[in-house]
Amino acid sequence: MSSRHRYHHGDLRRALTDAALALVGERGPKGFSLTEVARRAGVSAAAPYRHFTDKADLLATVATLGFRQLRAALEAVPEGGDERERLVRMGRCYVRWALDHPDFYLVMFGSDSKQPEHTELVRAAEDAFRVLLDAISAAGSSGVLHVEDPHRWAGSLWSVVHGTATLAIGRDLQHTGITTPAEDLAALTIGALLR
Amino acid sequence: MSSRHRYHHGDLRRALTDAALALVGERGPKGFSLTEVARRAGVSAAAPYRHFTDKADLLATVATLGFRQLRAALEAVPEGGDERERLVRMGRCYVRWALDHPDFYLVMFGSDSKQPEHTELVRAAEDAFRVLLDAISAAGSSGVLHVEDPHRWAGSLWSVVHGTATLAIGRDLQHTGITTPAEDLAALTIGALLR
DNA sequence: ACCTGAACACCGTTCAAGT
DNA sequence: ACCTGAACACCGTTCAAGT
Repeated sequence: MSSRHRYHHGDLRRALTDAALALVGERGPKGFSLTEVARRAGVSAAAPYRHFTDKADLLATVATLGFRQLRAALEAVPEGGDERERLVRMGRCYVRWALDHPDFYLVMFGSDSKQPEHTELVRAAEDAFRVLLDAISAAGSSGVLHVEDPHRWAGSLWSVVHGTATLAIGRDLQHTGITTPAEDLAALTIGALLR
Repeated sequence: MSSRHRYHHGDLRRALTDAALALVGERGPKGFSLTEVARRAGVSAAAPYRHFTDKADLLATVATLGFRQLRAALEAVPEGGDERERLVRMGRCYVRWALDHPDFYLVMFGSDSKQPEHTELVRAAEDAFRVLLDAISAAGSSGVLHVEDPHRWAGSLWSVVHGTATLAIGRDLQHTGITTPAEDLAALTIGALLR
């Protein structure tokens, strides 16, 4: 309570990322301030610079955690049934995750994050992407889908779910009179795409 | 050159939006500062508040102009041939426009703009959306495409082009090894979708 | 090695005061 | 009616100085 306790954090880096995660959830990528993160961790505004090169670096770390969470969610999509149906379920899962963590999602794809080609971030994003890629390859080799270029298919599906998610988060779908829930819209689009 | 000329703008509002347009093009939605816009227009930092309620209000004005430009580009897509082919061409046009004006595009869909439910912005966005909607309806009534809910189809196509465009702008496609140019990817996706 | 305190340059926004 | 100047609260970042 009093400031006579000098903060001797065992792991300030961890405390800062935790605070950053919470702050992003509360105020979004907008209104996110490094100073506020430091304040919440109980340290001076200069302290974070001992652990992160930059505000962008801290945001990139947050984004990395986001991609890992998203990957875990996608991996948890049950197998079984038609491989095409699984792709539809994965699309639903992707959009649902994005809408459940809108600010998180915006940080992950915000231009703030990937300035310094943050290695871990790129890897985490690739890992999440690979889940989608594998599901497509599975559909291809099971013969239920004609796949010559998995990457191209993955690009198509990713565009669909990312586009649907971001338009939904920005309320653009509603503004233009699209009443279909985002998750259903993505599922319908993917279904048509794989037909 | 000297500051003894007191600026007696006939249309400061216009000068500010012009400066804002240029600044967005130079520095992107990031690094965009109201103070800098005022500086470029040759007025004090407080002057813009006589013409815009907010920084967000000025950005919303910029976004509005963007949607009008995009709409014009989409309307210029030639008719003729299969109506499905026209939808593919419109998709190409959309993605090309976005990649030609990436910062502009990010402002249009950035969360900064649509805080105050800016009326003109919403209308401009709707107008652009309607071009897509009309093209879909045309394909429906010509019988080349089975359309029961044009809005749902429009939502699908919009998700595809918006998703492709934003992933391309953020370099996410390249980072994940998708070598197909964004414009081609969108065209292929839409083609598969309408088949 | 890690953190503080003070400093710097920069914002967005408000408001009295000028013309 | 429109703009300036000064002010306020807030940033991100740097750096000498403390422990």
